[in-house]
Amino acid sequence: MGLRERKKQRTRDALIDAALDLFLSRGYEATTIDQIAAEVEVSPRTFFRYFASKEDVALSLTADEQEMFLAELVSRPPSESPFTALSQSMRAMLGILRELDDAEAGRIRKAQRLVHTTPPLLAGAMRLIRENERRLVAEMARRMGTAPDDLHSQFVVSVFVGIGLLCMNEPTEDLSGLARRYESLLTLAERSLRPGWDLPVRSGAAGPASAVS
Amino acid sequence: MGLRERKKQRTRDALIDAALDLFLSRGYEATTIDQIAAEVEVSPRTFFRYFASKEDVALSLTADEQEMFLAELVSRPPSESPFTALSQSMRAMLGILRELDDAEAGRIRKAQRLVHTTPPLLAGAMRLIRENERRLVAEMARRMGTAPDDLHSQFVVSVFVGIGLLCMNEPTEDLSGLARRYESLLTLAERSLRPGWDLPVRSGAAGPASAVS
DNA sequence: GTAATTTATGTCAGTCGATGACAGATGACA
DNA sequence: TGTCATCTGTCATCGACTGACATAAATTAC
Repeated sequence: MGLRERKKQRTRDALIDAALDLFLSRGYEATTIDQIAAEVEVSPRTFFRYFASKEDVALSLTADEQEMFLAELVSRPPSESPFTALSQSMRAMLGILRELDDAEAGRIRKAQRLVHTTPPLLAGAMRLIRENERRLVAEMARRMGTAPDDLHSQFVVSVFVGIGLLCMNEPTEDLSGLARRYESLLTLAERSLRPGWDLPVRSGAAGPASAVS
Repeated sequence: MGLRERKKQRTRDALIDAALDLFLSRGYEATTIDQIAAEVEVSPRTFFRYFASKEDVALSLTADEQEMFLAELVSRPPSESPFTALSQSMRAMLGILRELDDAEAGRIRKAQRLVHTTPPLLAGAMRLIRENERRLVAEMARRMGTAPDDLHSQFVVSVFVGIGLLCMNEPTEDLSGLARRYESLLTLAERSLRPGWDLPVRSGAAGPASAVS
């Protein structure tokens, strides 16, 4: 890796760290791009060459987590049912987060605390999740052997994403609390859904009775 | 109703109409507040006395629809199960939308076309829905006789909201297409969920087998 | 090692969304 | 009619964000 690339990485990390610290101490809205840039000793213009917006820098770590989740998902064995693959990917990602070095773990925790306590960032995080939903559906459709616009795969992802969003409702600072909340919701989902609900439909096997009326 | 109040209502409507037309013809980002204000012959400052932001005016009709949905929900008979009350409220709201006078219906359709074709507005609409989710949960918890932070009521709302968001995935311009998509998803949900899944839990009645692993 | 090329950064100017403060206009009401 | 509350326009300002251009630094070619 060349010098140029290393330098860029250092600047990027410094910008994220400075932004997180300033956001947490002075507040997200009260912090200006100029202050962040000054802290890292770059011009404000340079900030926007690394991040598309003020929100972007705050959510960069959240976006990283989502990429990790996606990576886990595509590597799940095909033997797992669609919903199981999703929930196992989440467990795997939480496991990875637990085993980070202290520096990185600290940054992740800072970012999580910031996002959870800042309404516009919470909304932004949910927007990120929604944007990734399209990719999740594509992967699920591939697994289930259906078209990406098939309602079934979309529904499976929707239920899972709904659970993920519910995890973010209560501001749970620490990772284990988050994992516990997640498991509670999975248990609830198990009790609510029919066995095999997420398996590709075998034609002619309609449910016995209406569940919602 | 006094003259003053009527004038305000007219200005507000004019701002919405001008904004929708400009957004649709020139594009959302390309349209400035100044252009909207000039069209209605008010000062740009006055625009912000009626709407908190540029996004706000574009989503005002969407917000109105959500209020209608909420109003329907609180008036559903307690005999309906939680999820049934939610889906019937949606049907009722779609019914109301179908019976509007042409002027109002045209505006609604304009707003829907605009939101569906403008990514940041689509994100904003989903943010609105998420913000209202809190109120939905409160109402569901009231129905189910549980605390508002009970996971069960949150899960029921989450499944329903997930379906609502899926309805917005494909840009369905006309109302009947939207209704059809909605019914398809409801049918899918019926097939996927256990009968009585949304009823308040009667203790000691755990599900027979795991549904997701 | 130097020259040529690519790429990152700083500076400058500018647009646009959004807000506070103040003054004037206009409807409400006694 | 006159007082009062409220709505509106004007002005000034901030901060996020962008395009254009020049400079400096790293990479590559010779």
